[in-house]
Amino acid sequence: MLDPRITSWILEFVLRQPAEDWMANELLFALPLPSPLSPRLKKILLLRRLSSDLSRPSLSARTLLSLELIEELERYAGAGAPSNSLAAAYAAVAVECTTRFLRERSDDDHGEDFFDAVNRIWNCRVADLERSEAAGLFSPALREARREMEEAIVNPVVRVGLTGRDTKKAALDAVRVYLEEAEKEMGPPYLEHLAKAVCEEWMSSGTGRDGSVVELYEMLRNLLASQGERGRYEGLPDGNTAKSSGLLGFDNYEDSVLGRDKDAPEQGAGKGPNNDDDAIARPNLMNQDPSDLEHVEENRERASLSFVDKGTKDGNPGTTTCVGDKRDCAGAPKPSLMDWNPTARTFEWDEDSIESPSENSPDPSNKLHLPSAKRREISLPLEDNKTFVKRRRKKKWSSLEEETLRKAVERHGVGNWKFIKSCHPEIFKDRTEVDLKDKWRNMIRCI
DNA sequence: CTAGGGTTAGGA
DNA sequence: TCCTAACCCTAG
Repeated sequence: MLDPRITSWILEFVLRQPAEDWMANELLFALPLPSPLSPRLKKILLLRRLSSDLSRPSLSARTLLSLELIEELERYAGAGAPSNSLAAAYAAVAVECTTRFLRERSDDDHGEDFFDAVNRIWNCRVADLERSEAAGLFSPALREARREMEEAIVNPVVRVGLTGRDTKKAALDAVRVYLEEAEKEMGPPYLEHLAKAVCEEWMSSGTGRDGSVVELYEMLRNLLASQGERGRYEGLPDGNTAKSSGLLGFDNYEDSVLGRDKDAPEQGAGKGPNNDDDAIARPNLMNQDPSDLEHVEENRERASLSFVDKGTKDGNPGTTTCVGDKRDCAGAPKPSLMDWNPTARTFEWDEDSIESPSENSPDPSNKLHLPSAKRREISLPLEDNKTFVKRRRKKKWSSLEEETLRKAVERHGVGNWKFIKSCHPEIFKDRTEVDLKDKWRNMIRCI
């Protein structure tokens, strides 16, 4: 078996060539993957995936995931806040992954896919991001984009504006800028430096060489033995530079392989998805399940960092976040004043604010701001110390609410009313989970 | 928090 | 007056 260091160098070299994906895959197929993958190799793989997304060009949840994982890799390597270009690329891709549903909508799609994408990406994914250790990616641009998406939910004028914007080009450009920056920061492949050193050694050693592979290999070994630290090669970033780039170098990788890693976060017993005892052979690295690259470390508690969306591994919409794991999309604190207390039975809605703008405002400009769910207390103490309870005014369910509920039940199942409401806080802002349950009961009665 | 029975508003 | 959707209550 090849020395894992050499395997890593070859992998890095292959992955960073401009060859097409299938060609890189063919080459990779012949090489056993070292285990565990070094952070540097992981990043190179992720950069390659980004590059692949750019060349197709196809930006999807997979692209978002790659960017998130890069941030995570760099963070665990102690690189500090993510670069501006990384954060900018993330924001631009998130916008594109949402607005493309506006461009691509079919005749029978009344925007449900877009609403679903807003929920999936902004209410779930970005909300998770903001609360997690990866909050460095939550840039002002991302915050502004989220505000715009939330407004687009209730304001068709904003949706039209988004549809007319070339968010795809903006996202592709942003990813391209980040890739160029990352490539530059990473420096040339290690193998190139090694080859250069061998050539120099060859040129300087004079006569007496037979040019055989054995001789070359011997020279390589001597070279490694005498100058093993890659920082000594001209042009290679030294250890500090490598650190600042957010990645451990191959030296660190070697330490890791040998169990000498002091800097890396605790890796438990070295077991994890990528930590099989034997090297892993994967037929298609470029399409490898991102979750295989997910864990920079396995044993550290990452309470709020739930990046990897098992449902998005194929990048397909509609099968993502909030599925299965039942995490609360709206998440922890929900200070939104738009949410009303379902148990507040001693309040009544202000007559002026009860109407849905989407149904009753013919002028779209009037829909710019949702009326606040104002309410006033009307509890009237009665003689027997009970409270006078005013019923809420009846409000007919809109087709959007019905359709959202129908799809949500399809996806999350009957009975998860609280969860469904939290996944669509805007659409169901005037409904309680009990309302959702009652509505579903009515809907299935009609069938 | 949910399920299921009860109540009520509003339209036919 | 009846019917139904929306809303309320409460046991588990």
